[in-house]
Amino acid sequence: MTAIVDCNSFYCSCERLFRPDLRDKPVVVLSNNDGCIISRSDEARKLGVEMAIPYFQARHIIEKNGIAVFSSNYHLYGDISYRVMETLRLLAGDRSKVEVYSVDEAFMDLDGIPEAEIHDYARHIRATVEQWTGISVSVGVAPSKTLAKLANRLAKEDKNASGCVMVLLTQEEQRLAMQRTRVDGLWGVGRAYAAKLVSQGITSAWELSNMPEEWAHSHMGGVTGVRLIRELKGQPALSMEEELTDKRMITTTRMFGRPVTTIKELKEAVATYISRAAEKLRRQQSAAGVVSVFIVPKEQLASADGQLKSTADLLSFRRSPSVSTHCVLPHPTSLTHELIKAATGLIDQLFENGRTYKKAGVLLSGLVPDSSIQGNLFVPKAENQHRFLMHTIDNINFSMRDDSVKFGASGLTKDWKMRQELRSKRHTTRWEELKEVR
DNA sequence: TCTGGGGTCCTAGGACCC
DNA sequence: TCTGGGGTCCTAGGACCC
Repeated sequence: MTAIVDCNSFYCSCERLFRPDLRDKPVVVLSNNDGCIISRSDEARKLGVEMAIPYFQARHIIEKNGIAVFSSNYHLYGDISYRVMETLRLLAGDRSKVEVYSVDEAFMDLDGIPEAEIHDYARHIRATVEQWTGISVSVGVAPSKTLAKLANRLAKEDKNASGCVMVLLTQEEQRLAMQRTRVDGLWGVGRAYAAKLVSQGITSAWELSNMPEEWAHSHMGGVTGVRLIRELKGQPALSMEEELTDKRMITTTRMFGRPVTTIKELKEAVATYISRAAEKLRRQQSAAGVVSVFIVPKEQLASADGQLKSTADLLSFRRSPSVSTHCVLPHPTSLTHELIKAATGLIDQLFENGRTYKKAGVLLSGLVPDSSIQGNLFVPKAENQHRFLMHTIDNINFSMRDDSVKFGASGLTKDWKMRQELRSKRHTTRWEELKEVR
């Protein structure tokens, strides 16, 4: 059997840890740039705050009800996440039995635990995590990952009845659970597939589980669809991923805090993002062979000929057209200044004078282990000095304050930086922001 | 006025090879 | 009339996840 342990309203729960006055009060957390609502407490949900909608659209409900609002504080969430995951590893007794799936959830391999004890074990996990970290979690258990996710979802839907734990041991329990779940609530079924399924008369997870594999192969993304059907039948088709593997691409993208019109600012932004991406690159000891950048022009309500855009165009803002290009480096590198040079060169190609931009991003790909170029006899000595410099900068930025040391190309004022007006303190990772108790 | 960010996997199709 | 077959590698794009 497999369990999924998922933190309840994770970001809100983290904020509440240091604000006990907000227990049982409505809370929401905003995305970067204070753009969207990305976490909400049960109390906020009951007041009608929807998930993933723009802040300004929910603002009237938030202000009317005095809902507490926070900008996202990833230093804090990352640290609390680590504590939750370490607790799970201790409970499992074997680190390889825990697969960290995202910042707020992990799969656990329960093989070896007698079925009669699984309910108690799941409740024990929940109680221990809450006691040790202060974070409330839900636990779903089933024969496959997809069914475990489904169980977890049902446990969350009615926390009073379930006690935040649901176990689907028998086929009968699994059938009932699938009959209660609509296809759009399944793990692996997004908007596009859900619409397709419903148009063919398949509305519940149970109905989907009874479709032939060949049908899934031709209509739901090939092997992906076949695996989904098998998982619903309780045949594990997705294995536990034990080791943390290196990323295959690294991206950094941000909305600007205000529209940007000059190439100078655009280059500063891209240099800043590349610096961040290069840090991530060096952390996993990789070097990048390809640098891509993209910039997103602010869409105009009227096109150049003065004609108003159609409603469909306006609604598709999420996929606002971006302009992108890439270049292959002469040799893979993890050195920030080389990456900055490549990326700002690409901006020269993309920038159009007179246009306004709202977002930019960089992507490092063609990643190879940095060791493959380390100690290369044919690279000049200066290269090794650069490597040492990077290492030193990373150490300073890690132990001191972010961006204590940075490249001049990143700019000094950064007027374009995102807004984060409501961020809480980094209570657990910065000495100067430690919580004081008198 | 104001709509996040960072990933993954899979497939189709083109280039190229013998 | 009739224009191979099989393999690899790469990229773009679509779908999904939290």
